Amino acid sequence: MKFSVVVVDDHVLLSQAIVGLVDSFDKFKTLYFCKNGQELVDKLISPKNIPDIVLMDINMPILNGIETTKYLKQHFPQIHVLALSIEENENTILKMLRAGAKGYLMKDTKKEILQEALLEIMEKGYYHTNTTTQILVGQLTKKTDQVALKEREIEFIKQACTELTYKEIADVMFLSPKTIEGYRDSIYEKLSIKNRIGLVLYAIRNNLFTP
Amino acid sequence: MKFSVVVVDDHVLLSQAIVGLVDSFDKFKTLYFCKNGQELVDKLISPKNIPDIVLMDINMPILNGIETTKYLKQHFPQIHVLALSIEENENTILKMLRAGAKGYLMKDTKKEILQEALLEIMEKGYYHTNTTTQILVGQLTKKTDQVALKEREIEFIKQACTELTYKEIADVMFLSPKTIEGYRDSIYEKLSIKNRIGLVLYAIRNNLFTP
DNA sequence: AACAAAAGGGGTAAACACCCCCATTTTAAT
DNA sequence: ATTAAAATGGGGGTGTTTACCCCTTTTGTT
Repeated sequence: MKFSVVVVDDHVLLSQAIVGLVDSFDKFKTLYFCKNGQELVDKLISPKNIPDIVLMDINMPILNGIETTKYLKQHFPQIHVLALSIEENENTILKMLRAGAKGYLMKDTKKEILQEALLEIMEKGYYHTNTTTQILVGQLTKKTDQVALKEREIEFIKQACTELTYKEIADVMFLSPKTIEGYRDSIYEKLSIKNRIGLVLYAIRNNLFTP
Repeated sequence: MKFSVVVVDDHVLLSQAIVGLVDSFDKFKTLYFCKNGQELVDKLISPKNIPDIVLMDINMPILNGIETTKYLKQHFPQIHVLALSIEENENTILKMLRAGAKGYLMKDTKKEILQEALLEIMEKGYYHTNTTTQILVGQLTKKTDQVALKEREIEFIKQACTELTYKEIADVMFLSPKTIEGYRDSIYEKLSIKNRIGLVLYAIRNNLFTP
């Protein structure tokens, strides 16, 4: 009996190609593939559609990889999620692992590694490359001042990634310009940045804003 | 006799998967794959490594898809380049086509389309989806004020995508602050932007700067 | 010599960054 | 239940940086 795999990725060509790869492995076969997390969630209603492993992209429209993984962890904890993403920063990888992914494969993975990862996940329940481990360790040694941005601040940051002035941002957020400046000042402090350019770069690097 | 294909992409897993797909097509077989343009250029020194078609990613380290395509157009005009990229903006697609690519496949391509594209390129010499055509047409109707940025201005824009002040940028570029402001003013005019945030966004969207 | 870029400059008002402080509301601890 | 402590929204003032004018000198090309 082969283990069943589902591929969830909005890059159809990549999905289909991965399906081909997986099917070439001895112990694995693909059930189907989805273009986003919502499609997967819909599919899972039928018990025959429940796989052993989900190969999950992170950046997807509608329902992204992180949210989808959280959902699976809650409703289908028996499904192993292996994150498989093209190019992500460390923060995103961490979010994915925190959401419950059992492993993370980066873009420069070889197909042999993919097979190895699938096997190890079925045997041991997890798979971590040296790189992933290094990132995790690096994150631990790094200051744990997990910058906690509030909802309102995040909304402000998004607005700050435009050509609007702070006064205009205050208008669209129905707040006093002074409050906006207050947000800005405390955010600058938290993120150790000096000006709005730094803020924009932070927002982009942390997926608060996509240019 | 099958047509030969080479895959050039820094995403090894994707490359290997594409190789699998291509080999499953009747009329095509892959010769090898490369992780960047430089690798390809090196390979092509040997005549037996010259393929009929190159499936080329755009964003790659060392030698990117656009530069590589330009090189091929000059030195190996008989090789057909089919751009195959994950997610790009219209501008990049255009640059790729201008560099000499015979077609462009987007991320949501199905494998049947890939085969169709390969066939059509060998038969007609080009392949263009409706989407690509639409972009081209849209670009034509759009104002042709192709913003011509000078070398020095581009260098300045890159520096402007940091937390440096203009004075500091002037220092690192060995220019007077006033000259820098002059650059800025003329760029703002050309790009119809109002402040440095707009400049940063432009730079990112046009790959002058990668956050 | 003629002309066009490129580089540099002065001045001004708006926007921004960075201080200080205060009132109310929420949350947490006693 | 009471109180302390955050969190939230707002304000005053100041110096710096930006944005946007209009203008001069230097440099390079033909």
